[in-house]
Amino acid sequence: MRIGELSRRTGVPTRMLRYYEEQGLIAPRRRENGYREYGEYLVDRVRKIRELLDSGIPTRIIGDMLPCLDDTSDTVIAEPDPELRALLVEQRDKMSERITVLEHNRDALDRYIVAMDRAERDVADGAVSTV
Amino acid sequence: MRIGELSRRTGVPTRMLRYYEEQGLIAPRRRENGYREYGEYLVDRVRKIRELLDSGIPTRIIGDMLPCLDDTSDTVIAEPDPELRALLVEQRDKMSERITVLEHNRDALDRYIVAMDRAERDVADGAVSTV
DNA sequence: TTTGACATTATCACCCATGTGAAGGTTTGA
DNA sequence: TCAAACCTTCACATGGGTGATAATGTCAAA
Repeated sequence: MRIGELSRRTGVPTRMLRYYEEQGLIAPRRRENGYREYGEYLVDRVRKIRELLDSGIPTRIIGDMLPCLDDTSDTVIAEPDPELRALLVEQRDKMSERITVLEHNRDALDRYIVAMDRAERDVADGAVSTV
Repeated sequence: MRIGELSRRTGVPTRMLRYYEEQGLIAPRRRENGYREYGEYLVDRVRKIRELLDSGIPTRIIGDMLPCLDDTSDTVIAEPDPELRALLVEQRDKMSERITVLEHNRDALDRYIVAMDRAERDVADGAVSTV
């Protein structure tokens, strides 16, 4: 498919799709006329890229990780690369840390919201105002 | 305490501490000589700022959220602000989404790492090489 | 009490990452 | 033929820092 269709199907502006290509995250083939030709699988790939960027993973890392993020559990690896392994372990652990921090703070936010609602309800019930 | 000590105790360069002040995240008082004077509680606060920034939360949002992130469960709110509530709910939900994405991808990474190790072990066991 | 090392101050400018806007040119397809 | 889709390229925006300079403050040893 061409860039416009991919853009429509992923919700990602064409401008950004070209940018991701520049960053080495996707590598569409070219038609004779110079137009980019995107394979079907790139729809999911682009969505995954957006998710990861939204979660704060930089493009450089995404580029290294993408080939390892297929959801199949029966991945077969021909030549295990120790350097790649180290990078993946590092990223996995960083992700775990982020998850911990986010959970912690989300829960704190949630408690605060509940407290706000409690206060609101108390006001509505005619409790003595603390303003 | 002065900026150098806070820097030592948090591991955050003085340059950054001044930057966070500029961004409105911390507001140390000043001594007569112009030096910044940091209260003890800012040690935790600066650590929390670092955590949140590392997790991809922008300073603007951190500034709004910080007062709501105390870990005490018995927070009392005098005048519940609906706008603030909306912002907090939005951020809480964004955090939940991020957590989901990060968990998903961390698990995928983890599976890949396990697969690599399995491949490595097979090689060591003298399995037929696929190189 | 002065000297010298070290901490702090402010300010200006610069870097990288992630986008975004706009100009100017080519290709497609009704 | 003409609009819409595509192409490249250059430039700008924002966020989060970082480096360098020059001036002042502190403190201890000579």
